[in-house]
Amino acid sequence: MKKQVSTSVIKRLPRYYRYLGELLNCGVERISSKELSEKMGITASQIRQDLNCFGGFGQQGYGYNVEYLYGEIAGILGLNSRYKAILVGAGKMGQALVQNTTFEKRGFTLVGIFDTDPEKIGEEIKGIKISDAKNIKEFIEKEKPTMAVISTPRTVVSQVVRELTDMGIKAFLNFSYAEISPDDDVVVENIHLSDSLMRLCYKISAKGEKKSDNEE
Amino acid sequence: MKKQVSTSVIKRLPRYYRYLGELLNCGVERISSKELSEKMGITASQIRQDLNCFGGFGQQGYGYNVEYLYGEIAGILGLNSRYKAILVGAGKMGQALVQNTTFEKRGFTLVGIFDTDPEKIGEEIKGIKISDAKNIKEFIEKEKPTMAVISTPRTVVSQVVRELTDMGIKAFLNFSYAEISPDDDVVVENIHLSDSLMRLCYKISAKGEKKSDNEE
DNA sequence: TAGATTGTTAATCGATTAACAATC
DNA sequence: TAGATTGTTAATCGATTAACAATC
Repeated sequence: MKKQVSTSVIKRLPRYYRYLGELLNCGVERISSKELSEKMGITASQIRQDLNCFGGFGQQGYGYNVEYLYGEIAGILGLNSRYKAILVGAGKMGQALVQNTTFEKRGFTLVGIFDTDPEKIGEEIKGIKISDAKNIKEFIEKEKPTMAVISTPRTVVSQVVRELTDMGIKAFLNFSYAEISPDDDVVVENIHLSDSLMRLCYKISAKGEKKSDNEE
Repeated sequence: MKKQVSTSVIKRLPRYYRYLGELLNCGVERISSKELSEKMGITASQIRQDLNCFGGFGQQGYGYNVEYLYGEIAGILGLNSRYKAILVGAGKMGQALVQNTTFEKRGFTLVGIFDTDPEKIGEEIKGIKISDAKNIKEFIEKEKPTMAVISTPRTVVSQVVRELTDMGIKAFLNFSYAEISPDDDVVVENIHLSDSLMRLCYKISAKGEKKSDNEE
């Protein structure tokens, strides 16, 4: 069994993927870890270490073939998968998310949207009708989606997640303010908009302080 | 001058803030680092170390007063500030963002929204009219906003950021797929939805592999 | 006072960086 | 072949955890 890849490495993978996609778009054929490191603002050592967690994709004296490496990283990330996903909570945020994000390019297919609001039920988003949340169990049993995007009010998040876990959902993209405490065999990615705003606020405030420190 | 607080610590601050807010809501008056660590799934040591970057907020034998600590962290994060913010790019995502996120609670006030689409200009979001992006310079000179939420198509991001930086914007919340390479005195927080989806995809895929490894 | 729990120093662990032999 | 650059091992750095004296 391969040794576990650290989360630090995994966090960087999508970034590599984005940079390589950009290079590919620009028609760049090959790139050395040194060149890429300068573009990305990290060390060449780190790039080589990171990639070598998954295999040797480069060639001594040449560097890395951009198209090949791009494809390999897509494979590592599993982007060629078609994991079925549902959206739970069709508020403005949830709707915008499924409309804007290219689920298909990131390994997922949106197969269902659920809400409890009678006003919303029946509306169509991206060619998918918003269904009554009452029917979610039946739907999951039939379609067997892997992932659920959680975009409900925070007060119901923990209950919703518990129920969906019981119904067999294995992965959550958490868009709510609330924290998810997942079961052991369930994976979670959090997008806490509030946290990002707070961190940005901190950075601005801290910068201001530093400035006045210097002035003294 | 205080020593620089590490980014690892800063990343955790909003999470502490959320947990303390929750405790406050539940009427909990005091909490020890041990109790909190069990709730959050981290070590008590880490909590004490983190907090002591900013000062001693606890009391031996007692623990931490929830309300007091909550307030102190708000202060550290700068959440009582009223940094002026503008939204650049009023697509579905941008609109949802400013509608759902409580800017006010996170240290910001939304003062302007800009887009280039004539269809959108004049529409009102959260009581703020969408303005023509042509007028953005004039607006910034007058209102002097600190932060800009970037929610434009990725192709124009780098140019938009460069221009806004020249006009005096000091902080960016980047909601686009593109990477921002900020000037030295500019701060950035990225929310890359695609990256989150890719990481989730990786986690699902990797979990599957591990399972089959075990079965062999 | 005795018990509890902090603040803080020291020890450990893991991640990043540097160095270099292997090799294209 | 000579030059370039990888893959990989070793050294460094920083972050996390453990331990404990201080003290409420």
